[in-house]
Order: sequence, then C-alpha cells, then structure tokens
Amino acid sequence: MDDPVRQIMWASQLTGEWVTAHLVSDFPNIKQAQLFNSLTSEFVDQLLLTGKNVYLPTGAFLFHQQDPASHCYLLLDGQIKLESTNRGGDQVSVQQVAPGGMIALLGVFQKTKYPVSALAILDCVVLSWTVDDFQNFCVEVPQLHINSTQILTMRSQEFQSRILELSTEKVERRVAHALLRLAQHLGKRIQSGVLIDLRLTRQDIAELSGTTQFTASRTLSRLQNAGIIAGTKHQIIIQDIHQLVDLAEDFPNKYRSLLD
Amino acid sequence: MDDPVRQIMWASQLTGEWVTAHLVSDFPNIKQAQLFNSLTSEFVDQLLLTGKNVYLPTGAFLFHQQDPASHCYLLLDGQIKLESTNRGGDQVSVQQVAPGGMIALLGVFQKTKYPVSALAILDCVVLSWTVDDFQNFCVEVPQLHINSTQILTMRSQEFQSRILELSTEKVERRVAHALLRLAQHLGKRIQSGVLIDLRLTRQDIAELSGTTQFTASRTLSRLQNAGIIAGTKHQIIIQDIHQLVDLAEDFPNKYRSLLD
DNA sequence: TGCCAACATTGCGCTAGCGCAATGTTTCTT
DNA sequence: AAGAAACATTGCGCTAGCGCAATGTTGGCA
Repeated sequence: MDDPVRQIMWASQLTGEWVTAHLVSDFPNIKQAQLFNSLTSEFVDQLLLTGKNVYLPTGAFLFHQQDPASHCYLLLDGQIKLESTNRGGDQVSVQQVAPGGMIALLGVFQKTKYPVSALAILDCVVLSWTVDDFQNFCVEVPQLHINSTQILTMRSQEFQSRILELSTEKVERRVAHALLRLAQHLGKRIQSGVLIDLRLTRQDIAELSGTTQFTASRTLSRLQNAGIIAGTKHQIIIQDIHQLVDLAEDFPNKYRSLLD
Repeated sequence: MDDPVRQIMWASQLTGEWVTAHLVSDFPNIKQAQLFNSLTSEFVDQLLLTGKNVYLPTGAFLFHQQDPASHCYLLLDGQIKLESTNRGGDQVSVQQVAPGGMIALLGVFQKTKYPVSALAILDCVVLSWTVDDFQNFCVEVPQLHINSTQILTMRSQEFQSRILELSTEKVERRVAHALLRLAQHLGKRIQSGVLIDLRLTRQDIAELSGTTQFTASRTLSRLQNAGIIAGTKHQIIIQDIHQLVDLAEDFPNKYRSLLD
C-alpha cells in the first residue's frame, strides 16, 4: 500500500476500550482539503503520518470552550459543530465543520484558550497535532503557513459579515445569509436544488442567525411556503437559490459561486 | 541620523500639493507595535524603509469597502476607523485603529476585496506595503508571518465574542463590552480611571455594540448617572472599571488586564 | 412495530429597543 | 464672537421578535 497508512484508535465511550477502526486511506478525498493546497504530495503524506488519529462518537466533545488550546485538528469524517456559550447559557453556533475542515487553527499561533466547544454531531474521525508541532511545520513549509492563514482569513471575513448582519439586518435576511453560507461551504448540487448535507435542527439555524428556535422555525416555514426551500428529516434543500440570494444579498456577487 | 529616515509625502486634499511632512523617526514608539514583536531591529528598520508613506487628512478614506485589496498598512499616527456598510446604508464599526495598529492584513494572504472602508478620524500618517511585498517578507522571515497571524487570530477571537454578544446579550451588556474592548486596546490610565483616548460619537458606540445612536445615548447616560463612566467632548473615561466588568463579564478574567 | 425522546409548529401576550421628532449642547469656521 | 453644523438627549408610540405553552411530528431504539 503506497498510501500512508495509519491505524486509528477508537476510544469507545461505552466500553472505554481502544479499537482499531479506520485508516487514513479510507479518506482519499482528504488530500483535497484547503489546508493541503499547493503542497507536495510527499509533505501532505508526512503531515498525515504525523497527526494522531482520534475517534469521536456522536455527542462527544473534542474539546471544551476555555480549555487551554493544546491541539489543532483536521476532520477526516463526520460532522463537528463549533459552539460558544455565554454565562447565561445561551449558545451560538460559530461553525459547522465538514470533512476536510480545520479546527482550532487559532491556537497554533497564539497561546490561548479554545474560544468554542467542539461537539461531534455524527461519529467523527479526526487527525490531531499539538500546536507546537503544527507551528514548526508552518515555519518549515511557508506554504502550509499561508494556507493556514488563508483559512483564518476567510473565517475572519465571514465573522465580519455576521457582525454586520447581526447589527443591521432583520431576522429573515440573517436566516437567508446563514443558509447561503452553509450552502457555500457544504452544499451539494442535486436535481431539485442545493442540498445542505448536514444534520441541522431549528435551534442550529437559530444559533447561526442570532435568533430563537421559534423565530427560526417561523421564518423557515415562510421560506418553505414560498417554495424557496424544502426540507426532510433535519436536512434542508434550497430549491430556489436565486430568490434566496435576492432576499439576502447585500453585495453583488457575494454568493455568485452558488448561482450556477 | 542612525534611525531609518523617510520623508513622508503629504497630498493635501485642499491644494493637491505634495508636501514633505514627517519622518519615521518622529514616531519612535512605532517599534513597539505588535507587528514587530521579536523581530531584529535591523529587519524592522528594513521594513520601515521599504514601506511607502502616506499622509491622510481627517475625513479621507485610505480605501473603500469592495476595492481590490492591493496594500496593507501600518498606522504611524492619527486614528482610523474601519467601518462596514450594508446595502441599506446601515453601518457597523469593525474596529478603531490607534497608532501601531495594522490595517488590511487580511488581503496579504488571500486575493480579496477590502471587507471594510478605512476612514481617517484624525489626520493620519500611514506606512503602506503592497500585499505581494508583504507576503514575501513573511515568507523570508517566519516570525513576521507569525506576528501577522497572531494579529489576525486576536481579531478573529474578538469577532467571535462580538457575534456571541450580538446573538445573546441585551444592549446594556453589549455597550459594556464595547467600552471594555476599547479600553483594553486603547485605554490610558489616568488618576480618575481609564481614559479611552479616541474621538468617539454616540453613533460610533452604537456601531460597536449593534444598536442605534439613541439607545446608545440612553445606555451611556445610565452608566454616567451610576458613576461608572464620565465623559467630556467625545472622550470617555471609565471611572469604575470593576463595576463595568461586573456588568459585562461573561467569562472570568476576560478583562483582567484592566483590573490593575 | 410501537414507544419514547427529541424536535417542530403555532398561537398569544409582552417588552426591549427602534424610529422619529423636538430641543439642547458642543465644536468648528470665519 | 457669532453663526452654522454636527452631535447629544429625551419623550413617545409602535412593532419585531422573544418567551412560554400547548400540540403535533419525526426518528431512533428495544
């Protein structure tokens, strides 16, 4: 087997037992991750080999908000939700991470605490590095550092958009933006539109658009009646993406990549 | 003169005339900027020499939102407000930048458009690099890249905090957070408390806390009556920082640096 | 297959804070 | 020093959307 092969240790929450579960070669798409952009295949292999594999069952936390940021992670499979909670217990969903997504890059370049908790929405396989190791890789290979910075930059821009929305837009527009952002990151084109291939509750949508589950539910109902979206079992399909973009768009072409 | 000396060309908006105005040696504190952390003095000198100086009079824009991000900037003197506007014309203040602050780092690692406009609140002197030049410096000198990434990281964390606040907190708390963030970045200790040494209108406070000038005014009045803050001519003094932190604090020690 | 728990929907009353207007105050200009 | 322009304050009515409750629906598990 030419591919770098690693055995993933599986710590079952139920039994406490470590079980061999997966190989990196089970996730051939992982080399498409943004983190690996323009890197040599050899170096990517080296990175994949160096990372420690972690299995994380649904409902488990990879880390908690305010823990010292000791590691950063690459999601190989599953779905992880990054959420932030304030003193009063109210939550915000900072990001939904799909396979190929980087988690906790923030801690690599600055000794800090995780500003979010990372919760497994599905069973997950994750590759982890210590922040020190990862930083060393970045210094050795500037392109990796550039990729990392790009990921941080994109997220930062998204945060700025969300701040602008939360400060100035009404709920309906914020929900539209939340849906479009999800579609942009994780959307899959299907015959009837764009499928957001995630398990998402109304509460999740609310936490992504700064409202309550009730208002989110009402808003989505309205969008559904208007034929803009459709939904089955915790999945959302955007049927009329043009109309949704019209509803949301604050700047021309912001969501152009979604419009064919 | 041992210090790197550069002449700053001053393009007066009134006369269109170019005038020699300042020398970098007029700003000896600039070497304390976060960007230069842990760099050799020689390299800092080289950076300062390579940057092109720009004078920007009050009310002028360094760049506008949606312009292609061609340069990044270091503020030597003055005050710059980064603001973002949506289609409807509503504004958010993303950041108030004081001397030593870096502007538009975001564009260095990713070809993008400026997500904000940069407006001179006072007469400003700015050092500018093209994003390509700056990126090359970062690749040559990893510590510069690390410093840049740290600045991005810190801002990203602040954005996350703001999103959490905007989504879950009431106006009074958001205003408290806005004041504390300003104090943390730009506060100067004086006998009667912490002075936020910036020209700030009620509208600015509103744009930093996601509310209207009216609600901001009412909230600040209440804080003033409670003896927590005081103010004169567009300046704010935090008199009772402990009480303000109590009002705002979502996580222990978040604003510890302000509490003596 | 049926049960239970989690999630979604909808109705209804209430309030935080928005939006506008009127007035007062400060700051800049000449 | 006077006038104008920008900024701040305060009052008041109104509404978006929150919070809660009741009911319906879905999906996972035995």
